[in-house]
Amino acid sequence: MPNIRDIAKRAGVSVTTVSRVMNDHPYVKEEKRERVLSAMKELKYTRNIQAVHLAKGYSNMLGIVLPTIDHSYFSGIVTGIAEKAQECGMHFALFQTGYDPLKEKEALMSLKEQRVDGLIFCSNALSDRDILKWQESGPIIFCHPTPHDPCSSVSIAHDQAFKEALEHLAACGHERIAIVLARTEGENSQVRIQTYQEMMRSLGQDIDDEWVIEGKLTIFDGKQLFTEWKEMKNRPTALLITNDDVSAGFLLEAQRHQINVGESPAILGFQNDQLSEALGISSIDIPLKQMGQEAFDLFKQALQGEAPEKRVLSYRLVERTTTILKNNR
Amino acid sequence: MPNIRDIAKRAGVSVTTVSRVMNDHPYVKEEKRERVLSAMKELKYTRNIQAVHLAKGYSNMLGIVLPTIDHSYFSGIVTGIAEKAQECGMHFALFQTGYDPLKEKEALMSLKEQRVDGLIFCSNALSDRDILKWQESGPIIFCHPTPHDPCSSVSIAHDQAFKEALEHLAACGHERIAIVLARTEGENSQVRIQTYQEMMRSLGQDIDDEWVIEGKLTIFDGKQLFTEWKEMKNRPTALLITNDDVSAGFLLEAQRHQINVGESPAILGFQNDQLSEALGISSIDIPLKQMGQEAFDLFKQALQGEAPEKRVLSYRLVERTTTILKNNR
DNA sequence: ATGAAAGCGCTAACAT
DNA sequence: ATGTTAGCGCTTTCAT
Repeated sequence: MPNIRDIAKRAGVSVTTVSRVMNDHPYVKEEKRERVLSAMKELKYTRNIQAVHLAKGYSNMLGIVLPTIDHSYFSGIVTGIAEKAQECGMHFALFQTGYDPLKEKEALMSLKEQRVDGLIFCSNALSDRDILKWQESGPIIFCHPTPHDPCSSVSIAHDQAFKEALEHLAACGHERIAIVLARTEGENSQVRIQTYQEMMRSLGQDIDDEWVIEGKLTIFDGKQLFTEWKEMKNRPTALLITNDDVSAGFLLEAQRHQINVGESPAILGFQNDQLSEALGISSIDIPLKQMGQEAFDLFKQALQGEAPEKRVLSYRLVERTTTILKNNR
Repeated sequence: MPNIRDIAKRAGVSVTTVSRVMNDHPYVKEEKRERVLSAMKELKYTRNIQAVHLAKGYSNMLGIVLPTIDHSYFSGIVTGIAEKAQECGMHFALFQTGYDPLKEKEALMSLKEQRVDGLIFCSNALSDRDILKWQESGPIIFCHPTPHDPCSSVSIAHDQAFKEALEHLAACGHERIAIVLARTEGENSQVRIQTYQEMMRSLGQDIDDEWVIEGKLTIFDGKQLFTEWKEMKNRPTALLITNDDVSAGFLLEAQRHQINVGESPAILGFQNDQLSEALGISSIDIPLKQMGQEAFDLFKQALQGEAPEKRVLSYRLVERTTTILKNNR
């Protein structure tokens, strides 16, 4: 592989001039520029991007941290990030953690080593605060609400959405409501559980321990959830499920058992992807792609030294067939 | 950020010694090693990975080329690759092309620029041959059969699987069979169409132009496919669908129209993911994760200078409810 | 065992 | 406008 010196020699100019040509600097005489360009063509020259990065002090590479790419929630966010990144000619690497804090630490190490210029966390097992300690090495963006920390984040108003979801189920006449959480929530799940408890109190409904269900993420988990639901002694009449792959699994398994979902059990999901639409699942729509795009925006802003910013995106309740309003409003 | 020279100074040794400590070289006196290590700790030193890469001449980074990550087929492969990559401490970047040859070229450029050490193509719009011209810059692995080129690839025996799928539909008593292809196939789709034509000939069945359908990839496409199917004048009684998201969309839309899928129409999918299982779709199982793993294997092999290798993985037909055998075998 | 010094390939400040 | 040169931070050869 020829390097910049070979080109300079061949074109009869200095390396600086070659560098100038490559970086579109002004002050290069047309004639020399041409000589350089044809030398590059003749030798099939390509710059060594690593050398560029070392000299410039950045990597032009973004790290995306997520538990797994094999789930539509995360691939939805990544799609949004990727779109924007591509526009700026920025590349990105994926760090799959499987919710393992050690893997998250490795991603943070990659930031410190300058393998990446910044990180977007789509989900984290480590606490936000622990992660933010690494900010001095580069921008860090979260994809969940971060009310208590000075940092950039983008998300929907999870608590509010969660509350509205519960209210919807209540408006459908349900009092015995269960909630199903993924492991994604981390710090937020406490808030959710609290919101849930308050709502149930206001409905005058005691909560059965079985009604707070955690660790459900996939279609398979959803199928299993249905089975668990069927076997509960104190069966809830409605389930608020924070991920639609799980809702889908639940619904499909119910259908297989000839059980009609809508009146009871009712289910209300979160995410609203193609699948929920195809299955007619009532769901809180989360604009994942937009989240990704704005996360990237925030990242770029941070790179340019702007102050942290928190963006809250709007969500909306999409009523379909798995919840049925009472008293036709 | 302190650099290796700062550490050397602080520890009272040469940079070489520091480098030796970092790279676990022998021939470093225990005492000096300790001094170096504690100097690193005190200054919170981290190596600059870009400098390491420039000096060593590689990037420790793999590029994965795919149309979109937001589809279970591709995220399945990536999951397999990622698993193996993580084991070797190798990182990876995603190149999303949207089937755009120009984007593929950019990925190839990244290989030449040494941003990545190699590329795994999960799908390509450019011809295999065009892509392989870039091999001198680093290993390139394909995830589809490449019988005619000297290169590494891993895949199932697509043609054979396709043929077996058609035979299965024939064994179910179907003669009016349509095929539905994604855009993924590229060069392979010609072969498939040929296989299809032969099979239909042997069934003594003329092919309607409407029976070869291309460009279907998502659940939404599948729903649309159902609508198109319903409106055909010369309606096929079975559809061979090369992607299960499409099958799922078709099935769900059929159910919404109270149409029972199984006898007629029958559908047979490819991929067999959680969704096809949950919906009871008959499908040719493709071991995506394994494909990813082996693709990475081949990549590592190639890095080590081994000769190209083609691996063919086994598939299997999973019969569920959307195809029903005649004459109970 | 240890260190000096010459790379790796590029950028950019400075001089002209 | 163009060139000289000193970096960027690390590895590695060669000498001691």
